[in-house]
Amino acid sequence: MQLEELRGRIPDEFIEAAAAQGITALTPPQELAVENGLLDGKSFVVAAPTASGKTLIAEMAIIKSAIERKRKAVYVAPMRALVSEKFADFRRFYPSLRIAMSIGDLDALDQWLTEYDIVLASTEKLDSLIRHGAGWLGEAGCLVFDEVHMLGDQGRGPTLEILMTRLRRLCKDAQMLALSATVGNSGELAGWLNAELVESDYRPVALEKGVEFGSVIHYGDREEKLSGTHKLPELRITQDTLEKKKQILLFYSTKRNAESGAEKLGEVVSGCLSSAERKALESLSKTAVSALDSPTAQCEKLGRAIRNGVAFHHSGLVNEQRKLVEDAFRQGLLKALCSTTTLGIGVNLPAHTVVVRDTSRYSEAGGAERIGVNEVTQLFGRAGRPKYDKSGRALLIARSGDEITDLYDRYIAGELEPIVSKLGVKPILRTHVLAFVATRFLTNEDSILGFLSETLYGYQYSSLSELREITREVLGELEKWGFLEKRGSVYSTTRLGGRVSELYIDPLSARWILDSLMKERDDTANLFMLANTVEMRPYVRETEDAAEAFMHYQYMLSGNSVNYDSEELLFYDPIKPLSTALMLRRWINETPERELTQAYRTTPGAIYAKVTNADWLLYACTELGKIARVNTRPLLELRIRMKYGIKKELVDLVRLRQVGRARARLLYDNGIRSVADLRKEGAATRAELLFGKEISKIILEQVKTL
DNA sequence: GCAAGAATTCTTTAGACAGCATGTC
DNA sequence: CTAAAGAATTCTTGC
Repeated sequence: MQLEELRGRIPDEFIEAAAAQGITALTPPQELAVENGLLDGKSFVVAAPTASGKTLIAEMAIIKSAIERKRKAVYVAPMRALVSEKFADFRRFYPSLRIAMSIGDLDALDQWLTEYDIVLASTEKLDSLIRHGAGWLGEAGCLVFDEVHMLGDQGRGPTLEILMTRLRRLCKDAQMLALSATVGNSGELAGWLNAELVESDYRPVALEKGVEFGSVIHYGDREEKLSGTHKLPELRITQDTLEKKKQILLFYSTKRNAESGAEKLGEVVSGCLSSAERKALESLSKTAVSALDSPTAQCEKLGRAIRNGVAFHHSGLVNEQRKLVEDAFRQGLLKALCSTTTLGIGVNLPAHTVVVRDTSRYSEAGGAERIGVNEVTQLFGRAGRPKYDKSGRALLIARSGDEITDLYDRYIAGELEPIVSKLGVKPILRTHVLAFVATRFLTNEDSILGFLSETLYGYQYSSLSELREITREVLGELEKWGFLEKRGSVYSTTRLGGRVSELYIDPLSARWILDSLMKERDDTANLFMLANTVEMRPYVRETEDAAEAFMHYQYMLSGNSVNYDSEELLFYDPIKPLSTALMLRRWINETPERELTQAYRTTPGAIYAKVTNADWLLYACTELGKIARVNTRPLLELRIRMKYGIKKELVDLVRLRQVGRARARLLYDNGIRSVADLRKEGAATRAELLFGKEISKIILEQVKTL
């Protein structure tokens, strides 16, 4: 179907925007959706590969709703990066529409979201908006849920499931689109949502899937001999790909493997670089290394790899490095990229050849586990760059002759797994049950169960008796903890319970924090209070000093409402969160990242993630502290120190704009120890010596008003 | 006596969402 | 409280 054929059935703005993106015709799944009533407001489950044009299906529905029916459209995705990407696209192609993005740290618009035509949000943020009573949601005429195969995710699936179920109730006549990767039971998902199903394997670039063994790729119907002769299979495949003048993306099961892979690949790749590329990579390498004030071993490793035209990509990189690597790969400057699953989810970064090198991964529950067919299929989907490649190549590596057919049968010829609801987990229900009551959406056991029966869980499991059991337990627990009150059979939240729900923290964490606030606390105890929450998991590696420090801080664990010996916390080991607390303590004492990564055998990315989480939790602590009427001043100060990574003595100076960790330290060490000191005679000239004229001006101007 | 390679033991294990009020070097 | 695989260390072999 040609794009022009849609004219008259959809606002012209869409046709023009699509044309501007170079689209002239619809892809098969798009056509299927249109033929089955997408433009008539029907709901859909679209199960198709990443690059099949799912987004455009959503775009049609969103634009139709926002422009033609003048009803708000909402787009929800599980990754912030995905939401930002869509936000930028919509902004660019529909300048006349009022478009808002609402995700965790980048948003100032909550109260005015009602004014917008299109709202893009992350799953948790939209859930949080509901908890804050976002009335505008009821007006939505179109709801899009991207990447709904997340429903099967142990950790974050249930939140999506509850959000979808709740919005279905709230927006009864809204059109609903659920976009998913190809999965084993898309029909069942459609059944649950009472939606039409569009299922397709369509890809704009053909994909060849095979298994490599001994320099031969087995494609099922044919074989390909690799010219590369290197001992390691991934190096042979890389050589072969480079000879074709193409890029390669390799997926590893661990960060360490990805890093050492990048190191090994460097030997092969560096020989194929032009001198211009070498030069560009050299400067990129420098930027990557200097992302932190004190380059860590990891930073240097990344720098070495980049110089060779290779990089690794995982959660241990800081954002700046991640973006740098992604951009350089997209530009074609980096020839090979060794990644963990970071690149498998979220942002699409395709390459001609994709290798899933490891097919097993450690799981806490039972040692090594084989990774799922769905996951491998999704990683495979990254093969083939539209516009650059005629076809893509996706490979597994066999370690023995027997493994060839084993891998082929399982991952290439085998069936995809079904998405199964993971809602029946107590901690998940605890937060959501509290939210139900807090928003007065559901206030008794029966109505809660009625709601739960409408979830995917209810659709997939015939009996709700297990959920009933858990719900009862959870209600009792929340009441015991002082978050809920019961009158007859009707529950209501206490002031505390309401705030906990809004703060979006786990009630278990909230209870622990409240208990801790009642105790005598020094800085370390405060940090332990933060670190000993589910939100701070996974904890950093335990250290010896933590075992020692535990003697002083174990009092924090005693006499609490939460029993830390209970079965739910079976493998609970307080030394781990205490180690995390000690790491944070060193952070707020200006310990350089390099030292922290060594001492805790962790990564810069992980440190920043912990610091950001701690900052967020500190806010929650101060809010809970206000209600519990404890002195929150030490917490407020701690928050400033956490945010900047500074000692107490610099707290006054960072009040100034343009003054952070480094400049505050510079001022302090040069005798300017407070904002007051800046007012003194001669301070201006001294500041100018430390910084440039411009910065000094900005800083000194503030001194008058502070 | 020494180095290359084999065998054995030791070590470690993916990712990323949430509040709130404005601006790091 | 599991298992796989890389890294580190020790042992064996061959000259």
